[in-house]
This record gives sequence, structure tokens and C-alpha cells, in this order.
Amino acid sequence: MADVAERAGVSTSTVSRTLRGLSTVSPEVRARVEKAARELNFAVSRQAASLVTGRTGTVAVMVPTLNSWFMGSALSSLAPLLRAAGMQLNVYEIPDLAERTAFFEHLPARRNADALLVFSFDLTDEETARLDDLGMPVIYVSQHVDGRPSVYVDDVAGALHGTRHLLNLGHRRIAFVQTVGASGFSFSSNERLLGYQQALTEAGVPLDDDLVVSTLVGSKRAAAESLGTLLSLREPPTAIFAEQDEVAVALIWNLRKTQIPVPERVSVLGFDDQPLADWFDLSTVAQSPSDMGRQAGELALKLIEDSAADHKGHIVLPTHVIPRETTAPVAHPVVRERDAEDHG
Amino acid sequence: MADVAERAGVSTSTVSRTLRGLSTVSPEVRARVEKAARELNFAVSRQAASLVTGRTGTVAVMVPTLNSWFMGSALSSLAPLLRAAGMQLNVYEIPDLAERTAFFEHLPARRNADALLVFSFDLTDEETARLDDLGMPVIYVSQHVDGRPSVYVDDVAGALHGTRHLLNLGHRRIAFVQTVGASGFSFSSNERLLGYQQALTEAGVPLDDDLVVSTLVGSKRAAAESLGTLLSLREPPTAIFAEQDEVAVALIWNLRKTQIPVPERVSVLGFDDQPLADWFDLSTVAQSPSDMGRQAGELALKLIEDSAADHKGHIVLPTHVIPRETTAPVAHPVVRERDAEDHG
DNA sequence: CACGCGCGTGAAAGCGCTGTCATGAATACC
DNA sequence: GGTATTCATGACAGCGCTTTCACGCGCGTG
Repeated sequence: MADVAERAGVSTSTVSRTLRGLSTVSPEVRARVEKAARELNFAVSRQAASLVTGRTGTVAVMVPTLNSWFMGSALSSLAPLLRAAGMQLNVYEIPDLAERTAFFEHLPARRNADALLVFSFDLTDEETARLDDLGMPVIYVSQHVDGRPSVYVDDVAGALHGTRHLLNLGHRRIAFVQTVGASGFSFSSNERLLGYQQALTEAGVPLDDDLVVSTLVGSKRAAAESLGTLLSLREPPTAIFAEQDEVAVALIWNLRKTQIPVPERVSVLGFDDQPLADWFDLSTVAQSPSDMGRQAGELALKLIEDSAADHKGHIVLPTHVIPRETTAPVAHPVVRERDAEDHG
Repeated sequence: MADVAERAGVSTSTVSRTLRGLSTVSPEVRARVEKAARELNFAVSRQAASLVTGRTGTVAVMVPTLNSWFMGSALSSLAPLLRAAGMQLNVYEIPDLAERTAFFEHLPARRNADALLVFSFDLTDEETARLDDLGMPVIYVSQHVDGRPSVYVDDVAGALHGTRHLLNLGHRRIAFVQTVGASGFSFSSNERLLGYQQALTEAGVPLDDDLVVSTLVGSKRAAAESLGTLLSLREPPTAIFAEQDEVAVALIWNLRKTQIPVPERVSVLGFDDQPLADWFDLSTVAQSPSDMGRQAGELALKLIEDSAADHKGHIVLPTHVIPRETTAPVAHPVVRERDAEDHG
């Protein structure tokens, strides 16, 4: 910076003021300084600046993985927003328990960021408490923590609407396929299950535990097993609601393999609306991680700007049912009508 | 740090030495300092440290998007590697030309990182030159730049082997579908085309410009148009080699829609081997972005460690043909045999 | 017993910025 | 026309750390 100052024939104070866009610099001087800075290829060291301002100009995000549609979309909308605000984006990928423990032990983000966005972790109370005295705003994304700023999708409503869609098509035997996935990654399982159950109850359809199965995400084989369980029930489902598109697609893949037509014989509904869903013409419940990323980013910037704001409200995002080609009216209306009479 | 020093009854120098693990600290003092640091929940400020050491403990990556299988995989393998080395990961997402210009104008990474990984950009000479005097190791990933450390996949060989696979199945009319995508994002188009041409030439099959078409990535409609072009040729292809899995899948989607059986009537071969390929049972040429990320990360750490190393060699990664269900022997061997006689 | 040497430690000088305060010039006011 | 006021600018302290250098102690050596 001294070099720039010398070249422009001013003091470092003036250079600093110019480069930070303060208004108390005369236009000619500003021009001179900017020219010098450009010529010398100068960029302010955030490190040095942060030392005195106490602000790092960095937002840290803690994510379970970078390799997923969900995180990709969320970060992809978050990043430009931060850049526009002159902030850097620091990523902590915490894929397993060991890393997680290490993270909470050392809190490497401490003093190295102005805010932390925690994505999709089911944190323990201890962990949350640890983040509380991190000395910076912490925003919980894709999860809700009482009394802390959170941004998340309304999974209950999403599953409720999805299930209603199937009910409206005449289905009564509706299975729900839960996901067991990477540890520590919260898939909001319970909330989605809850919405499913709520819709059934509301429609007067009794809950049947046999219709709720779990499967491993990303495994065709595991999907085949779950499918087998459902298809070998005394009264198999006419529709399957999978908690995640990937699982829905795995089910469809197996159904096709077995020559069971979708949706003629079995309707399949997903949840997420990731690109894969479109490729498979999968009916699904859409959520928007990019909206989530954006909202979370905006909230972070707001809290950094004005830490007194102390926003503790939750931002809840909507879902939308997207009917495509894998859901259709139930195949045997006659049987259904008798059911209806039973309940009437 | 002063607090820790006071509590432990030593000078800040000693605290600094202890916390950095220097050996010139007596065991008793070390224990005292560590205890004090733990009690005060103290963590060294990287900012302040970097001010004097000149090292930021940060690696910057410049990526065109975060929302893609390729980037997700690459970063997902890069991140833990950096964390293990005590480095932070700083992400610059440059999705469009405006951001790109801004990035090269201000070079925000300057002095805020110890190394820069540039992913998948087709940089101009000017831009490369600009990065040259960034004052830190710059590693080019998924692209090669002469005289600069680069890590990339051997696209020519990949396309060569992919095309050979189709040739070996008896195909002679093999189309190649190029990708026109997000601007600034390099898909190595030319290299893959080159490999394709090389294989044909090597097999004595004349190049036919009609068999090379371009399409927009991620658009079913665009794929339909390209497909239409190929299917309305006087002598349509019996196999299609798409430069990217996503395009291959879009082609298959359209072929199925039109009741043209894959691979019985037309073989389709992709390139990338992203998860989508597996879902569609797509035969493809596999590359490993996670290997790429790892190699690039290791190279970055090496260059940071020992800037004298001045590694300018290129790391070239292999590809593998993965035959699945969308490539099969050509349908009309009779015609082919006559062809073969023609060339004999 | 004197001397030199290594070892553990502390004092102090910055690293590159920002922010306060002082300064002087230009403008405004009575 | 003299004083008050604004305004642009510069000098300088200090943010929290690392790193040199100097110091003093205890040891081995001649």
C-alpha cells in the first residue's frame, strides 16, 4: 500500500480511504490512486485490514458434502450474493464424524469469519451451545434450532401435499420410503413422514406400519429390497412416496426392470425435484435449495451488518407438487369404491 | 494471546512458540501454556499470524459453478485434503462474464491465499498472464496451459477409446454430438472431437461433417433437434457418441419417446460417468474429477510448501470406457460386411 | 575455576492495514 | 475582513501475532 501511496503522491491513509470507497476523497486524488493501484496490481490484504477492523470479510459455511445437488444449488446461489457484498466464502466440508468432532473441538472458524452458515446437520445441544459462543452470528440452514436464526423448507407441508396428490388420484395403499443415509446428514426424515401420516389421517386412511420402509440412498440394490418388501405384502401399495428423488428413481429403475409399469400399476412420487427427476419424468415435491441459499445468505449479511438485529425468527420455505409422468389415477377403481363404501 | 501469557505466567513469545509446536519450549512451560489456552478457549488468529508470516493458510479455488457433478466431486475430494493440511478453502464462483471480468480486474485472491486452483476455464493469454503475477502458485485444473502446472484428463485418449469401442462393435456411421454450454466453461470439446476423428481415421472410416452436430447442454428440446438432424440424414448413424453424459441421456430420452430402441437400433455412448449415467444404464467414458481434485490439491500443497519446486509438469489423468446397456453390436451386419469389402 | 556453549525465555520490532486526531486550505458567514 | 466551519489530507498509534536478538542460566571442558 505504501508503494501505491508513493506512486500516487499521497499518504497511505488516503489510499486506504480511496480503496474502501469512502467519500471524503477528492475526485482527482481518487483517480490518481486508483490508477496507481491498478498499475501496481495492488489488492488490499484482508488479513491486515481485519486485524484492525475486527471483521474478516468472510462468511464460513459448514456443509456435510459438496457433492450433492442440494448443496451445489444452495452454495451456487449463496456465492454470488456474498461476492456482491464483497465477502469471501470459506467452506468447511465435514463429511464424517471424525471431522465433525475435530471441527467442534477447534472451531477453526473462530475469528476467521464474520458469520457461519451451518447446513443440514442434526446438531446436538452441546454442539449448538459450542457454536453459540463462537462470537459471530450462526445461521442454521435446512434445519431448525429453537431460538436461533434458521432457514428451512416446510417438509411437513411438502409431504402432506404430496400424499394428498396421491390420495386425490384415488390411491389408498400408499407406501412411504424413508432414507437412511450418510451419518450426520439430516434428511428431515421424520418431518416428511409426519406430513405423510397427517395426510392419511386427514383422509381417514388408517396408518399401516408395513407401508413404511427404509432404504439406503444411492443403492439400486437396497431399493430393490425395499421394493420387494412392499410388493410381497398381502395388500401391496398402489403408490409409493419416496422421501427423496434419488430413491424414487431407484424404485422406478427396479420396477421397470421387473416389467411393472409405472405409473399404470404403481405410482411413484419423489421429493426434491432435482434434475434427475426431470430426466425420469418423475412426479415429485419440489423444494428450492437455491432459494434457501439466497435467503440464508441475505440473513447472514443482515446479521453481520447489524448484530444488534439479533434475528431469531425462522424463515420457512414452501414446496410445490410437480406432477409429471409417474403418478396416475389408481388402476382398480372398483376395489377402491368398495373401500370407500367401507369407510362411508 | 496476552491473556494466555499472563495466565500461564510467561511471555507472549513463549505462548506463540508453544501453540505452534516449536520444540524449544520446556515441557512444564508447555503444559502450563496449553492449559491456560484451553481454559480461555483461545485460538490463534490466522489473520494476525498471516500478517507477519506472509502465509494465509488458505487455498483459493476459482470455479465456474458449484452446482455440477464435476465441481462437486472435485471439491469434495479437495476439501478434506486441505483441511488435513490445516488449510482453509476459499471459493470464488465465477458464473458469468461480468464476474469473470471483475475477478481478473481486482484479483481478490491476491494476498488472501497461498495458492489458487483455476478450474475448467478456457483462459485467454491475457488472463493467464494476469494470474502469473499473482505472486502465488496457480494450478490449472481440467485444462492445460503451457509452462504452468496443470492437472487434467486425457480427453483425446478418452474419445479415442470410446470411438474405438463403437468401431469394435461394428459401427461405421458414428455421430459425434458436441456441447455448446455456459460461456467460459470449457468442455474440452475440441479434444474430444479430435479423439473421435483420430479413431475413425485410424480405422479407415472417412470423416463425415454431417455426423458432427452441436447441441445445448441440459435441453431436451435442443437434443431433439440434433437428433432430428442425424436421423434425417440420407445414411443415419447407427451409433452416437455424445461429448457429455447429460447430452447422451437427453438423446436417449428423445429416442425412447420416439420408440427408437436403444441400443438395438442406435447405440449411445456418453462421456463423464456421472451418476446420471448409471441411472440410465448408459455406456460411457469415465473420468474421475475426484482424482483430479485430489491431485490438484496435493500439487498445490507441494508448491506452497516449497515454492522453489516450481513444478511445471502436467499431470494427465486416464479415462476408462464403461460399457453398460446403451451400446451394442451394429444391427445390420450384412451392410457392414459389404462396407468392409469396399475398404478391403 | 574460568570459559564457552547451548538452551529456554523475554523484550521489542515490525507485518499492512485502519481510524483517530491534527493540520491547513478553502469556503461560508456575519 | 476576520472568524467559524467544512473539507481533504497526513501523521501516527496500534490491531495480534511472529521472529529476531539478547540475556542468563547450567553444563561440559581444559
